[in-house]
Amino acid sequence: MRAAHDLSIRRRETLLKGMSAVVALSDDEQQQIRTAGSELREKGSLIAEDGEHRRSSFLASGWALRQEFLADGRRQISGFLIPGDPLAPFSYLGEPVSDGIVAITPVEIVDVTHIGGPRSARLLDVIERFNLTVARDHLQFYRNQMIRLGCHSAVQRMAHLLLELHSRLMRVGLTSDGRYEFPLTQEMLADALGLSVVHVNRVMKQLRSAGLVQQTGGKLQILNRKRLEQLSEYSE
Amino acid sequence: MRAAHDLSIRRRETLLKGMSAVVALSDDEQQQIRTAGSELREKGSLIAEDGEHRRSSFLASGWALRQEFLADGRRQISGFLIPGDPLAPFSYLGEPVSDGIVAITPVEIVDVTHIGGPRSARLLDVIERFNLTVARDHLQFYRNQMIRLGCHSAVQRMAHLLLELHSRLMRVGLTSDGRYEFPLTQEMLADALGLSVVHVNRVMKQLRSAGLVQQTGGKLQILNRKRLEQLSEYSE
DNA sequence: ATTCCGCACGTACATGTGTTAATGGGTCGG
DNA sequence: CCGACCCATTAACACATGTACGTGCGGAAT
Repeated sequence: MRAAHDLSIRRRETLLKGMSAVVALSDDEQQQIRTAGSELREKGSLIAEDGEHRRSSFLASGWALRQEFLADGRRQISGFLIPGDPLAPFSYLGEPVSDGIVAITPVEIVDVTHIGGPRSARLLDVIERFNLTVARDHLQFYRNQMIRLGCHSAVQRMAHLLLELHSRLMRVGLTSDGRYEFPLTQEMLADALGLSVVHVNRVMKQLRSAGLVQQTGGKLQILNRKRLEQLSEYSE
Repeated sequence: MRAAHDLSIRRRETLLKGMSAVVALSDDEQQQIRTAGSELREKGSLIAEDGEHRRSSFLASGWALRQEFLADGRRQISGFLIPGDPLAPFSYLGEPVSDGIVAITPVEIVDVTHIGGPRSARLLDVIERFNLTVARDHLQFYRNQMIRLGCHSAVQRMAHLLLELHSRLMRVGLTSDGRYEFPLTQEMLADALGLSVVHVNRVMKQLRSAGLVQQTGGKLQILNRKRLEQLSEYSE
């Protein structure tokens, strides 16, 4: 019990860290987010459906993905969600959740609309500002993704994605020395990068045997960031 | 002289049609847009640079494209602008023009900030609402584009793009019976769809000889919309 | 007219990536 | 301890697409 509670606290701190990196939060507001209601969902569950309005829901822990299915059964993964990410960054635009969001790992979702108290309005305003900034990042991501899919080779796409995940995770303090939790299967990578599973495997093997990355025990480590960046023409 | 003036009037009507399809405009506001200052730029000129703020500039006539260059000289065209489109749809987001915008044909740019008069504020508000809606469309476009690039074959991508251009042009009254002005070179198509020029040529040939489209005198005509839609899994 | 140049169009060949199928290593529940 | 399942891995083959050329048409400049 006690251990579980500690864990929940720590997750909340990750979320706070993610938000603080973008907007200034008063002690008051931080406290409100710490005590906001949350929801645990197991790996594989559908967190939000296409069209749902979740303007103040955030991923506090775990990973998720955004996916869309085509008529022939293929899917495009349009992005991955990591702790600190809002479920619907474009909400202020009147845009609901755009694609289905699915938990990759067990996740904790914090929904700030459950907050009561006098200062809610102002907090919601801060959240709106946070979403706005994240939305801008997302636009950037979309463009990156278009360039990845349009101009890059398989190796470049993979390298680019691995680097991008690293910087995003670093911002919320979930990396240590180029190393981070990596719950993505090769099938997910394939659907995100527009490749076949087999080819993802080839590419990862290539990156590993070139000494650029290492994968052990559900973690991924970037061994040679410079060469990875050159390879992928990564810019940020 | 007289002919040139008439032409300019007609262009303005196209812009108005595009905006009216999205937000309601009072007679007053329409008149203001009719009399707003404009700027003519020749084919090939750089209209706006990455980072510029053009929150109230619109394309009144002609086509343009958004492009981004990679280190190795390749470029990704992230979208095409047609009459009625704002240069910076994400401006209310604080986001400037995201990539370089280049004129494909001679273009006329209307900038509504040049408007004087008492009702400017309200008009700018309407414009903001217009941009917001267009931004939502753009998000949709980005997702479409990601799916195109990630999951679709060359033929599908091409079919999808041709159909999308048709519906957008139809909304501003620039089509007649499946036929529309088509100023894109195969090189532009290639850079937009992530293909090589040669392959674009192959694909267009394929579409033509299958009797799906026809290309004559700078115009493109969709001959068999149904089969094109099936082919591309077009949905909208 | 002549030259030039952009662009559509074609051919031959190379290769990246997809497809299919089979194998083996983990982990979980019985 | 066993089987069931998910996932990574590999091999063999097919094919879509890229690369490197070249041709020819048509418009614009001179």
